Amino acid sequence: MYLYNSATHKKEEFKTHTPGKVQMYTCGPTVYHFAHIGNLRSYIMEDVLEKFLRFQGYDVNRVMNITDVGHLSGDNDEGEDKMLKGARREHKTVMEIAQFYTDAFFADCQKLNIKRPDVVQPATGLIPEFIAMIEGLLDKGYAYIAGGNVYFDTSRLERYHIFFDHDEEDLQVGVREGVEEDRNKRNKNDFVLWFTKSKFEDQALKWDSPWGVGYPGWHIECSAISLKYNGEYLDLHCGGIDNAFPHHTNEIAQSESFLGHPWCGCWFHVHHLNTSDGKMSKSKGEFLTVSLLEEKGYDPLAYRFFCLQSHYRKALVFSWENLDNAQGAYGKLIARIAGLDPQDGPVDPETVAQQREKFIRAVGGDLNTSLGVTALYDALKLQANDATKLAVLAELDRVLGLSLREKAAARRAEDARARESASHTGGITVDGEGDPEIDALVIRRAQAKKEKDFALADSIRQELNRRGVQITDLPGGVRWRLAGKA
RNA sequence: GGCGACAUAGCCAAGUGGUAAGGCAAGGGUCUGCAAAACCCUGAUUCCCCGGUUCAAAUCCGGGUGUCGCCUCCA
Repeated sequence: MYLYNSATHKKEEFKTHTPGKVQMYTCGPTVYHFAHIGNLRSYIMEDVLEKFLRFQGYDVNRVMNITDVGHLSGDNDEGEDKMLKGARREHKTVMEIAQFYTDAFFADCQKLNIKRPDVVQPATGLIPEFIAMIEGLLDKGYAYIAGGNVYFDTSRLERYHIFFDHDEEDLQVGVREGVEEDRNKRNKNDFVLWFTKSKFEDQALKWDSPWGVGYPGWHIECSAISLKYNGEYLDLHCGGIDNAFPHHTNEIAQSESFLGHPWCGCWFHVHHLNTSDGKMSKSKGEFLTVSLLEEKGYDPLAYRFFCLQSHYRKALVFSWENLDNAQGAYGKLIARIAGLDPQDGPVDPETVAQQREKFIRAVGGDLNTSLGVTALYDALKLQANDATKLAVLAELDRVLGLSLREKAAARRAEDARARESASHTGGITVDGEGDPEIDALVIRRAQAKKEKDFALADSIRQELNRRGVQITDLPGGVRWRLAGKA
């Protein structure tokens, strides 16, 4: 497949160090709060990428870190530690917070059909490895000690900036208010590998090290975790675009200096989900979580569908209206699939293979998920029997992860249930949301209709509409839903 | 101030030199007492702007403009 590689600024044919095997690393969440759906966009796109690689026959080893140690503020930031802030806010210990939000993160992932990586490693579990790597960097002269902290010396590198070609002079230090320059640094870009002199008065987690009691810098965890589980050669490193600098840039500096050879072949950066007034964040505007989506009656997979229709390298604007569109389209798609008859066989394996190849070509162009979704509609229009269409859809859904088969089966079962109960209640089934008063009104209207008293029937419907109830006449029954719900 | 990405109908978008896919929304129609649902039909003489190359450009080149992002932790 072809992928845009942020390190070379070009679309390139994706190659692995060991043929057939992909070593993949993903920057995981910082577990001090719930993930918002913008965070989750990255994980959705990375999930599709992973599944697509497996679909093509690659053996993928995917590794993810969990940032659960409080070194999240910048090297020269006086801000409060995020983990500690979270703990204070909720009157819990830092480790309780980390565990709670790690679980919450994976629960969200599950709802979005995001597969759990093969290896998930919390940063606090690998302190000895971080220390060993820092020692290696000191031995090789890539690091120095100043003011109690260990720093990486970027002046030792031939090329430091990888993703953005900055000139050293043009970088602005302390652009934002309240950020002060760290006087211990020899060069503007140097960054901390190990802190013993915490900027935070009350750092909760500390470990002993050759340089004194302290805690690791933010960037070292990803380098060390990847080295341990992916080996010396990484094929694919994923993350949000805002991590390209300085985090990924610093990872490259550390890893390649430590290893003495090129490290990662391809960098995959997902762009942001924005709101109409800019970048989505936890502190600004509505805090959009998966749970909030569910509360408002949205299927989390409708959000996945929304993301898939766009491209990972394009800023996507979130609005409720856009999500409504996606949810509508997703529901229609499911309904069409539910209308297919699984007994209408046999499956034509040649058609399935053809569609599979077509799909690989389409999505293989820089993870073109939009074309991947189009392939679903093409499958529905195929000149083939229903069993074959269903087989094609199931195949494509292995990559897209939209639970097409399960959703369609549920839809079919629901329809069958409605038909079944209709035969027991004199022809009128009410498929509603459990409000007996509204059920009664719905039945009265249906009876009025039977008796051709349309005036009464319409007046009852107007009353129901006034209460926000939408009704749909089905063969043998009536379905009602509160407006705004699927 | 520097750097990066992006710019195609109301929205999400495909397209990598040969005369603008697909989806959602909208409008029209069929069908139902009327609705809804379902099904059918309709949409950019034009791809941010201005130049250039070419028989031919949304696609290539040059120059602008706009939006978002990064330079500080953030997916």
